[in-house]
Amino acid sequence: MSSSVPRKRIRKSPAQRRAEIVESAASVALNEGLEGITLRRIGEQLDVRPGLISHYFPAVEELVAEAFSSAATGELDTLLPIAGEQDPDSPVRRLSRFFADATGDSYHAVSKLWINARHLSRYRPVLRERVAAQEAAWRERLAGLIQEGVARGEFRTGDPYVSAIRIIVVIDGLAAHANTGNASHPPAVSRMAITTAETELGLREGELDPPADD
Amino acid sequence: MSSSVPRKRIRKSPAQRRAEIVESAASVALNEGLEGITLRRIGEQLDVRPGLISHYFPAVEELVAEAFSSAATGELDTLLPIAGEQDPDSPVRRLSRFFADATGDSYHAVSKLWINARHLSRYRPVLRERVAAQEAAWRERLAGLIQEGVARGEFRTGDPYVSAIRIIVVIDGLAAHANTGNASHPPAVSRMAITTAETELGLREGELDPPADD
DNA sequence: GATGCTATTGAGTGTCCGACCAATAAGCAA
DNA sequence: TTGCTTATTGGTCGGACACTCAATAGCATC
Repeated sequence: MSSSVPRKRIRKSPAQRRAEIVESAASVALNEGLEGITLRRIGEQLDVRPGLISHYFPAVEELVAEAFSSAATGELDTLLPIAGEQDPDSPVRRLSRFFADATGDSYHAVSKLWINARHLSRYRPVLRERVAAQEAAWRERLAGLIQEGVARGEFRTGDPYVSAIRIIVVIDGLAAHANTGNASHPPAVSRMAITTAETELGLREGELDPPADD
Repeated sequence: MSSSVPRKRIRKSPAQRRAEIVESAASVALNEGLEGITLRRIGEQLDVRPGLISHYFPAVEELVAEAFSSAATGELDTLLPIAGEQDPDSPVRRLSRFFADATGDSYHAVSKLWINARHLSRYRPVLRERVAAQEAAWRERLAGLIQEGVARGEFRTGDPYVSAIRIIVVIDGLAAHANTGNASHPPAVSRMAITTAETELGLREGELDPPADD
């Protein structure tokens, strides 16, 4: 007779509840994978009945897509923030910071998420569109940074857009092993993204390396 | 009362039946994805009860791993066959053929399979090991080809192994979009694998392009 | 303090999955 | 032909899943 008492209900505004649900789903997506997003799982995490999740997302696929978008957008804004008007950092510095962050631990989770989403896209059209949109967003953001660098005379490239895609291809290729893990590539390989960027943008070797603290 | 008649049983040798099962699973993996490998699905395809699949593979995960290995090995032997003693083709030609084939349609299915397997590896240790083994096999095979090319004076590279990995990284990066599909990259991007190989191996530009039939 | 809207619950439906196991029959060997 | 080994069946079990919907109860408004 433990819990024959009816649960206490907490009633929230649709907007707030919906945001909660997406946030919860995004965290599950990052930590356990997109297929971990189930009505039960999210309901449990928010201490709410599964039916409520269905109420906000009549089809789970929508929630999955939304969760991915949320997580991916968050990471993009962290790694490649839009340059503020008074952003003191030069494109070179921002790009260098990007590569430094892109080896961190939270980035590893995001790599897994991308692999996850790209695979699941095979069966889920709604997710597929969101993935395509995110890919475009990353390309645009990086291309924009490159363009700015070109304008300031820091970078030299024939086509900023092509350079952006080339760099992203290498990043994706390196990230492919995020789940198999044992990679431990030689530096000549793990530095490949930076090397590609330096070559692509006409920079000196090592110019994009993280600042050594000596 | 359609099928109250007991099924006719066809009794095969364990080795033969097992091979059948793996082959069937590999085909399902290529066409529908690794999660399409279920006891019921394979049983149906072989016109056999699901329990029989369980008999040969007490844990489905083993079958999934085996199916992936089988499909991946098959593709590797097709794309990068081991050089026969009297194989007339030079390393340059074999590599060129590889890149030509690696844009075909069946290759697309294999790309999807790799994405599939790399993601599923996240949850399935047995599969993860097989994926790692296959990755190693591809690296070795390509490195071997490069080494032979170096020995014959066709290629120039500091480290054949590193060159092999670098090329594979680009291939993986390009293949990442196999499911999102809409890619339609500019040639400067879609040719990136070939360009990388040419740069990496000290070849002239275009030397690895497929022979034009003019 | 009463009323009404609606966010939330509870309970149920149907599907698909892997795993398990005793009973059965195919086909080889004697 | 008879027997025996064992490949194969048929049925069952428990669990997880998405989705549906009438009933319920927060809570803002009056």
